Amino acid sequence: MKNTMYLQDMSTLTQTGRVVLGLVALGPCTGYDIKRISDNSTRFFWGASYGQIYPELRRLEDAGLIRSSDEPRGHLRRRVYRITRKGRSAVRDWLLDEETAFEFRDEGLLRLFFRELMTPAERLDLVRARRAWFEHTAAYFREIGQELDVEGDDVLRYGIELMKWNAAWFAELEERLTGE
Amino acid sequence: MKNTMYLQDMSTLTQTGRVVLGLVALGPCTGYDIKRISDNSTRFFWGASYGQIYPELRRLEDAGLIRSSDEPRGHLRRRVYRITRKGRSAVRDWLLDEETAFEFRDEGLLRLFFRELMTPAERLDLVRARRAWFEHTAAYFREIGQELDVEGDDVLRYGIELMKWNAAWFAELEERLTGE
DNA sequence: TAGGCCATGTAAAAAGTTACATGATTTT
DNA sequence: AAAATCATGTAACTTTTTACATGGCCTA
Repeated sequence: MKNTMYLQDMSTLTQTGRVVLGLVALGPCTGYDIKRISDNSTRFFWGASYGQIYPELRRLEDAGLIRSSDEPRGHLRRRVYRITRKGRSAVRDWLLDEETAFEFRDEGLLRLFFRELMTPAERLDLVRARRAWFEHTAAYFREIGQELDVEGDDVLRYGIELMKWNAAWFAELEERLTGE
Repeated sequence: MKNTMYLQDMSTLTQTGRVVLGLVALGPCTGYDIKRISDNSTRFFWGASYGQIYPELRRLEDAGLIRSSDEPRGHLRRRVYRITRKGRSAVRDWLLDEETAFEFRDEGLLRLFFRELMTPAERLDLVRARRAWFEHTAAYFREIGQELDVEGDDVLRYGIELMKWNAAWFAELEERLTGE
């Protein structure tokens, strides 16, 4: 009863459906490609696992948003997906939609919220650890950019700068904690 | 077979378990209190719904980390939870743990990632909309701080400043897009 | 010939949301 | 008297992860 909803309203994409359809819209690809590409790009703000990707590809094909063809490499079976006209229209509908999900979960921040359960020394350790982690992650993102040769990319730049901002914020908190 | 793991290893808390146990550690409270408190504090970086809270409270009590007592108000049944010695120790183990989850999902960023599927004008609209949203959210967080009278709180300040940083980042991108 | 990557998929579990049912108390 | 809030809970569902099974291709 609920399962048919997806087919009835083609423009309603699930969250995973958006990433998958978007990636197929960027160019023909296999389920494996989607995993690989998302793992070193959208993963940081929108991940996808095999358990979602393959079933989602079938759903999108059933809904007529993508089309698949068998394109084996030797005896290695391989199913390449391409976006359809309907699919392209659905991606655009989504891209121009107003509603925008934003959620984040930061266990470090949660720990900071519970800071009264820690001693001042422990609190300082936490703040230092978070700072170090954000610095490390900023460096890691920079490396990814160099490896993939997408250093000028706005989205990657966002990631790097966000990590740097966080590192600076925790550095400032560290100073306030040690200064008092 | 897997269900007993929770009981065997008491220091292993689920993600929801951490929020719930932490909130009980801050002071005795009911399931309803936990929902209310988390809804206007941790919600932004770690939410919890009734469907998680009540079962989690039972699990935590079974594991001996919290203890409950019936404290009705008139004829309104009411179950107040308090942290135990074991629970306090488990919270501290978690607070001092190295591993820290950090994940965020930003659909606006995902759309930006797929920017080549949009026209320049649409791209600009997206960037402007994101900027406005972050500005709006920063203002909303400030209001919360005023209402709850926790304006100096580091965690809230983090939220406000993060939203402001995002607004500024998108404002800068907007300038680059209009300038070229 | 071993290890790593390409490739497809599923089963089971875990995590989380939504919507409802129920009823008391407090505030307007 | 109505509306809001306090309070507990569950059932059904959706979403997501994890772990596994299977097997071909490529290269050192």
